[in-house]
Amino acid sequence: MTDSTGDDESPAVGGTRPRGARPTIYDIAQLAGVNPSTVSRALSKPGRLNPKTEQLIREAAKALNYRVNPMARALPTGRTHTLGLIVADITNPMFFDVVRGAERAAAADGYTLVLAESQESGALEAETADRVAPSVDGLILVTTRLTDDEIRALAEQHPLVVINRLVDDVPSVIPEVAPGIDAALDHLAAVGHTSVAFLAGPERSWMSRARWDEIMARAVDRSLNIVEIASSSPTLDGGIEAFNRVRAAGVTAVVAYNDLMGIGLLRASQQAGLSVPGDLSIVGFDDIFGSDFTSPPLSTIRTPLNRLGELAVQRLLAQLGTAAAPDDVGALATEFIPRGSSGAPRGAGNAARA
Amino acid sequence: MTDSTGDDESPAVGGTRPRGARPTIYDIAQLAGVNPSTVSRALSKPGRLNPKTEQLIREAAKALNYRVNPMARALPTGRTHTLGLIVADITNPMFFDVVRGAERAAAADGYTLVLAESQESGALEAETADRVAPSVDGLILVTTRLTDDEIRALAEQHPLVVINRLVDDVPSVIPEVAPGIDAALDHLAAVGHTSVAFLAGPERSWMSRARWDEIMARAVDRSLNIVEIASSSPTLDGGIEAFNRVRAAGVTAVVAYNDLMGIGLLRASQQAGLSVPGDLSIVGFDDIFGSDFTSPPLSTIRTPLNRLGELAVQRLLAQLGTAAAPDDVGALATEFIPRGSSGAPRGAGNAARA
DNA sequence: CTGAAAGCGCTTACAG
DNA sequence: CTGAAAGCGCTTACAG
Repeated sequence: MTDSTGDDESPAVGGTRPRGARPTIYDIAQLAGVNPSTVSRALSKPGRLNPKTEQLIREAAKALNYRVNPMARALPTGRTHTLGLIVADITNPMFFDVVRGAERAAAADGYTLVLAESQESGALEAETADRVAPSVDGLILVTTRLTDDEIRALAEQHPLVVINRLVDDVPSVIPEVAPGIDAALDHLAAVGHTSVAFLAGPERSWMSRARWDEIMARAVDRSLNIVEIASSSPTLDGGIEAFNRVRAAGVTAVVAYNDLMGIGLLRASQQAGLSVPGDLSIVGFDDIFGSDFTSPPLSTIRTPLNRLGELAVQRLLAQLGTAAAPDDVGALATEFIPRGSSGAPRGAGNAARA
Repeated sequence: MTDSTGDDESPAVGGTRPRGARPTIYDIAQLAGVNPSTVSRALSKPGRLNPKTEQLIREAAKALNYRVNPMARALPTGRTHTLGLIVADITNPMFFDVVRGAERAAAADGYTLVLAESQESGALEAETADRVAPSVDGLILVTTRLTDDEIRALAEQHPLVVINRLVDDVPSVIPEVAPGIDAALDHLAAVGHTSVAFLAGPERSWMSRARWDEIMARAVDRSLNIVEIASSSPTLDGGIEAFNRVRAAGVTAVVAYNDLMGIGLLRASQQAGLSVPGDLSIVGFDDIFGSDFTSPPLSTIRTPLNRLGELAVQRLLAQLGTAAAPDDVGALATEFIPRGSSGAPRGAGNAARA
């Protein structure tokens, strides 16, 4: 709230430097009366110098308001302290929570995130990765459209971690789907459902398959009838369009591949005059932002998306030798979040609610 | 889908280079039989050389699978082809749409986005900006907590654009609030409301003030009673907590500072047994992801968040002399999106719906 | 513990 | 149009 014409407050501390030029280690060296290489040592590896010299240099650096030039540092070291996050479709809400976790984990170790979108094309994604790779220390693939082989090829060239997909010989971070699915099926069985559908994601999606495999196995354990229903796309519209097939299947409960599809199905069901959960129970997957905005709010199997991003960064940093390997025992478990969209089917003997 | 042990497919094209080392312009120079400086010219400013030489060099570069080293290029030029996006709170859903627009606009000009969060603290934000600035060509402040003076000081040091806030002498990108507000008030007046509240955002928020000023002026034009109601925070909870104050005001319609607050208010209203829009019409602001997930879906005044991000990047690029100044006539108009949460008040003579 | 020198991979005046 | 040289701001063996 001071006067807005405070131009005379500009940092003229250095004195010797031409206006506008940022101070370098040479300026510090001159001011501190040491060799530039000594300045470099003091600043880049503290504790290796005579404490007095180091102190002197720190003070000179502070007086000049010095900041290291990251590009200049990167050139001889090859390290940019930057991580590339590559996402197929920046529109995917799942991606937002991953970014949050990743950004914070990166910042915690002095790293910064570079964001790139590949616009849903595998070819473009490879190109994007090639473009970004030279300026970052490592890559994280969030919702990749690449084939396993392409991913492996990329991983041979650069430090890399994949999120939400398992690829042989490539470090990856995936959630444990079992706990959340277990709890969700327990809940559905407990309130009286006997016949459940899985509304699948894209045919070639690794994660959709992983979820289906687990759901099928666990449903069988509980003597629930289970059926997989194909969808047109893993979006709101995909959920809406699947409504007829879901009805035709005659199930009383659906687990959707993701929340967006769950919400679409919820909307279509209500539009058709069905009561949710009375006529149809709906459970989503992931617990994305907004999944509890619906009425009734969407029950969902939460994926620890933040943690996924966080862990991916930590694994990458460990690969780079920058940080210790993270220790993540059981930290990636999914969790069932019961909300209003799932409950007892109409006319079930047991009207209990989880 | 080939054999996963395809190790002999590794790019051994160069031949002379040590394994793992990336080719440089010196390798190209040698292969093409020219001086490295000529290679540099051919690659960095096409069209300035003898077409034959240039062609020769391009082929050599391609044969070696050469990619320029961005850090090495940045050192002499001072240009990183990178833009820093600084956001106070990465959790703010408004930010996501802005990022989308920004990322695409940046990519269109060969720029890449660096993401940094300042964790909602003004002090940390200044520090974050200082940390990021040296490695980017310019800065975009998305949801800044800095004071006008701090922003001006930053803008003197670095190319910078602020989004959603007007600061003297600093380039900024803000939406036109009038069109959307006009249409929303037209709608409310048309269906029979006579008394409306604005549920305000943070006291010191520039944008909340801008919206309120406009709403007040336009309400008066229409002889609508208008009142501003303070809130605790611009979030879902802030909307929920404001419910009692809204009821006490005796209004039949509310325009919320943002969608999150609108959704919170909607939830609290329904919880209290009110019918929306019968007992209370609610209009949000921004049209964030998920604002149409509610039942009824939230009417809202859409802010062109994508365009905001896109334009901010274009303005910044223009400032850097990289791109022509964008031409954005009327492109940032807000727009009223009527959905289910607003309509005729119970017992109003006119039950029309916009 | 610290200095002097070479080098990271580019770009860009300066000559010719 | 192209070569030869210097320089961008650091880091890091190599000596001492």
